[in-house]
Formats: sequence, C-alpha cells, structure tokens
Amino acid sequence: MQITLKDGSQMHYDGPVSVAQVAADISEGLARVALGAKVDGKVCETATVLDRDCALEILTFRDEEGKRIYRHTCSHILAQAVKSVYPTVKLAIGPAIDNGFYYDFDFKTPISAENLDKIEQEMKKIIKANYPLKRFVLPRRKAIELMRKYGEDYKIELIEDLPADAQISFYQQGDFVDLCAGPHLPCTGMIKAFKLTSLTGAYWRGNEKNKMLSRIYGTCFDKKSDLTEYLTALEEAKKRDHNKLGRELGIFMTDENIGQGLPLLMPKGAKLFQILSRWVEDEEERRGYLRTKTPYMAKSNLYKISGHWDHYKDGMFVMGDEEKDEEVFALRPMTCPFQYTIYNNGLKSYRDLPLRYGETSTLFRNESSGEMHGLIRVRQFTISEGHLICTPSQLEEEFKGCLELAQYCLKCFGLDGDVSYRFSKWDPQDTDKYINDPDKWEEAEATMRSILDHLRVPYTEAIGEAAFYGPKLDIQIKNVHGKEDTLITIQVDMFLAENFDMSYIDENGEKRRPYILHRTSMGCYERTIALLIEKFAGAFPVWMSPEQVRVLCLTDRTRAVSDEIACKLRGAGIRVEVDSRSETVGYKIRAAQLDKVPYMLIIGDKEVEEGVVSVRRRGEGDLGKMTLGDFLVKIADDIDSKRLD
RNA sequence: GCUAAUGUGGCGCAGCUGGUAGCGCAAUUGAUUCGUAAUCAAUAGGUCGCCGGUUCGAAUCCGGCCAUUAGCUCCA
Repeated sequence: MQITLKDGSQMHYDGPVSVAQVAADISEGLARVALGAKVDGKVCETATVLDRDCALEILTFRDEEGKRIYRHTCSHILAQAVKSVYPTVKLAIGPAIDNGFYYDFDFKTPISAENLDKIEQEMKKIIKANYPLKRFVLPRRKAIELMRKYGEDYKIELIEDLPADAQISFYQQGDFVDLCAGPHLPCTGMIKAFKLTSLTGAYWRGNEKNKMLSRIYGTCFDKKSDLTEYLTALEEAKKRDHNKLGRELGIFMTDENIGQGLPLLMPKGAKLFQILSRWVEDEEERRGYLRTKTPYMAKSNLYKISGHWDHYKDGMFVMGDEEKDEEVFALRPMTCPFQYTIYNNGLKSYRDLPLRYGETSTLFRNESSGEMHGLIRVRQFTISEGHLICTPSQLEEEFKGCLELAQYCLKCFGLDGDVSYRFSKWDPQDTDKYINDPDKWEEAEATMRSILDHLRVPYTEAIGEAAFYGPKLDIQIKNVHGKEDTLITIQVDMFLAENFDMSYIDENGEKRRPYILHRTSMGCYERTIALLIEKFAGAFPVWMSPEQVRVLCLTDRTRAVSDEIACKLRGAGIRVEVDSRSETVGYKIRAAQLDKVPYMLIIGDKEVEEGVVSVRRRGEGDLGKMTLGDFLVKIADDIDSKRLD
C-alpha cells in the first residue's frame, strides 16, 4: 500500500495502518501535534485506519481543519461539563466556528454568566482525566432509542431528519455520549488552553419561532500563550471600536430622547460625511451619473407598485391609518421607486441608455430594537445610491462599471484588502421573502453568475441573502469584533421594471423592458464612516481628515502670523484650526495628537522671524522647518496620492 | 422582537448589608507667554436613565418603560 504525502514523498506499508502510526513514522514531533488528517481530501481523525493507496495530509493546529477538530472536541468537553454540573440540561448543537466554538443548551432554569467559572473548573477536570473519545455507530432506530434514554429531545429531532437507513455516529468520552459526525481528537487531555467567553441566547435551528436556547461561546488554543495573545488582541480591538472611539473623538453621539438607531453626527462627523459625499458625487459625475433629489416620503401607492408594501412593510415607518380612510404615507426605505418614476417621465429610446441615476439618499428603516449598533446599523442612514437602466446587451458593461467604481472607492479608503465578495441568491423555499417566479430568478442568477465569472470576481455564494427583487453581489467587511456586514452592494433587478411598466424603444421601434442595476458606490455613509474609524483607529488619511492641519500658536506675539497662515491654508482649500490657548507647546501637541490631526504647524518667535513654519506630522514626529509654500506642496502631494497612514 | 447583562456630572470609575453622593480626566476662570505628548491654582457641573411601588427614609430593594452591550433572528 502506498501513501502519498503532501510534499510528494511516499510511504509504503504492507497492511492497514492508522493515521497516528504514519505520523509517528514520519517523526515523533509530528505524532505529538497531529490532530487529524485529510485522506484524499476528506477530513478524518488520527484513529482512522488506512487500508489502500491514498493521499495523506496530517493536520495540526496550524491547519484550519486541524483547529476545527481541536475546537469541536473542546465543545464536547464543554457539553460534558455542563451536563455534569446541570444534569437536567438538554443538549442541542455544538460546532467549531471561526476563532472558537459554541454549544447550545436548554437549561431547565436559565443560568447566568457567573456560572461559566464553575463550568470551566469542571472542564479542566475532564481535560485532566484525559478521557479517550470513542466513536460508535448505530442504525437510526437504535440511535433514537439511545437518545430517548438520555432524554435528549433535540438530538432525537436531529436524527429524525436523517435518512431512515442512515448509520448514525456517536462519540463517547467517560460516561458522556454525544451524537456527532466528528471527527474528533483521540482524547480530552490534548486541549491545552481554553476560555469560555460569553453566554447568550440563540434560537433552536436559527428560527425565531423556535425556543430560545442558551449558547455558551468559548475558544481554545494548543498553547497557553496563544490564548493569552488572542484575548489581548480582542481587548486591543475594542479600543478601535468605532462605537467607543467615534464618540471619544466627537464624530457622533446618541441621545435617548432622540431615539435608538438615530445617531447625531457632530461637527467632525458631519465634516467627514461632507468630504466623502462631495468626493464620491464628483467621482460619479466623472463616470456619467446624473444626479436626482427625490422626496424622503411617498404615498403608500408607490410602495404597493414596487412591492415593498408586500415584502417590506414591517421595516417601514408608516404614517396614517388606511382603516380610518386616511391618506397613508411612508418614509422611504430605498430610492428605487423614486428614480424609476423619474425614468418613466417621458418615452425613452435605446439611444438614451444606459441611464445612470445617482443620489446621496437618506433612507429610513424601522429596524428591530435589538439590531441597532453604533453607526453600523441605524434607523436613518444615507447611502451613495444609484440605479442604472440599460438594455440587456449593456448589462455586463454597466455591472463592470459599478464594480470598478466600488473597488476604486475601497482602494481610496484603504479597505480593498479587507473585503470579501458574496454572490447573494434567493431561497426557493422561502416564498414569502422573495417574488415567487423561479424562471426569472434562474435567469437573473445565471446572468449575474456569468458576469461575475467573466469579471473574475472571487465570490462565495449565499442562499437566501438576495433582495426580494433580485440577486446581489455584496461586498462584505468585518468590523473590529469580527462581525460581518455588507459595505457595498450591486444588484440585478429583473422584476421592478415590470411593476413600474418601464420601457424603452429599441432600434426596430419595438417597446422593450430595460434591465436595472441597483448599486452603491461607497456604500452607506454611517457604516462606511464606522469602518473607517476602526480601520484607522480615528487617524484618517489626510485627504479625508476633518481637520488636516492645526496651527499651534506659541505665544500671543505670534498670534497674528498664526491666523494669517491659517487663512492662507484655508484659501488653498486646506482644513485648518488654530490653537492659541495659553498652554505649553507640549500640551498643545498632545491635544492635537489625541485628536489625530495629521499635521501640526508650530509657530513661535523663531518661525516668525525666519518666515517659516515648523512641521510635525502624525506618526512621523518633527519634520523641521520649511516655508509655507513648501509645506503646501507637501500636503497637496499627500492629499492627491490619497496616501494611507 | 428574543436571551443575558448593564445604566452614578461630557468621558472613565468609587459608593459594603437602604440613612440622602465622591474621585480622576475633560470643562470654565485666573495667573503663566512657554520650543515638540500633560504649567499652577481656583471654580462650576449630578432630579444617581425615566415612571411607579415597598419603607420613617431608596443611587442601593421590587415592578414597568427607555437606552446601551454581547449574541440570536432580521438586514445596507
């Protein structure tokens, strides 16, 4: 029998051999860190016996799959510990996830986070006992019987969903047995360092109509130092949290009398908003967009035509009561129907297309109370919205244009390396959420897929993430806590043109339905600002800094010159403030540094005498003296290059 | 909306088992006119998230609401 290793080398055995044995034959060191293996691409455990020619890759904690095996076993240890501390608990599921694992429990009486310590102590005992994990398989009927004996109702439900002839695997460690597909570590003693991180609620099977269970999150590593490092990194990340930093830096605030999800942009935040909107509006104009400015609300009729009334009414702020025969209005949750109405004003020719409408558009969505988060998820927000109306043959080129614009924005923000692409498709099972026309969906998704493949977009696919009217390319980004949100979206809409009876006249004088793309260029201002705060820890690149230069006036004698310098800089389009408080230089430098101002100009008697400015750059320190003219060249260069600090 | 937790001046925190609120930073004022990350002093600022209950007495105990956080569900 021949075993081919990852590096291409081969090993020969006369009879069956376990993965663990092969690892030991390769090296003693590898045998110690082997967590599992990939045999012909399939993940299995170290106990797996190889009995024919195969390709073998030994998995350690350095491999993503290795980590998952390790963490999955840790979740079983958690379950065993919880079961031992709370014998009446019922087990649900407990997978490994990015950065750790969780397990869902149904406690007879819900426990509080203080009890995690107690559970950790019990887990330590289980690890110390070093129980071997033994796998066994039962036919479906016997499996159900076993779980009934243990009173594990959720496990029975899981088994009942498996095919009738399925062989169902279990893992036993000590006297604890859990339904599980595996693979697992050979014994519990291999877990070197773990920590339970939080206790939260989670619906059984992710459905809000089901019972809410208690979910315990944890993480584990094969080295204590790595766990400490991970936990420290989490603490560090919290310092960049826009929700904390954004408030500290005076970018935004909230007020309970104004309401949840309604942040107030303070002068610095409003300036940042203005800088971004002016910039992206100009960029869109260069790319052939026409601006619209449409109402923030409309009669319910409009949303009935668009389909939002049927699919999105709960998410809208509605005014007036239809039952009482009142005129009903709703704040707009998106801009599409408004721009379509503009399109429909006047007959359009194929010569008019593509039409690209852009609007810096404020939207209102009545998010559930538990959803709001800083600037990332809010009830009123403004997006760089646009709709492109084109002929079928123009669709790909227009899609490409949208993608290029989005990528240009990301590059200028320095976020291009931090995003991932998601092809969001409908869920044919969920007929409530989507316009139920499978043929059209198939057409739309096939068109989109072919465009994405042509453009070589490295996407992942997600079922049930589409808009109700069409598939999307979502550009996803993770915040400082690792939570992912959509930053930018490009959507193909195959339905609303029909609803609004939109058309154009083609070359042959025939009436045709146009294709529509919905898209954002730099996304939603609030969310983008949040991500930028986290990306730069508040130290924005010079081109987007609300305050680019602070003039530090050293004494009252240099005040007039300081003001004059500020005035000249403002004349050159630089955003500048003067600090002429009666404080020491050190104090003012510290203040400017904490405010993350990129450039400081220090003006004392010497500078006035020599007719120069002393420049200090954030992150670089003292740059010495130069003329104001030289400084202007330097900062202009910094701004033009969109240099990222 | 659901589960768990939290809510004390702009921010970060003290305030034990109920006896009527303090500290640091920031702010303001005065003095200081200073050379590359904190000058000194004084002053002001709080219906202890809001409403109700228990009590002779509530920041502290109980209930409801509001807001915040983690997660679930939903979503740009």
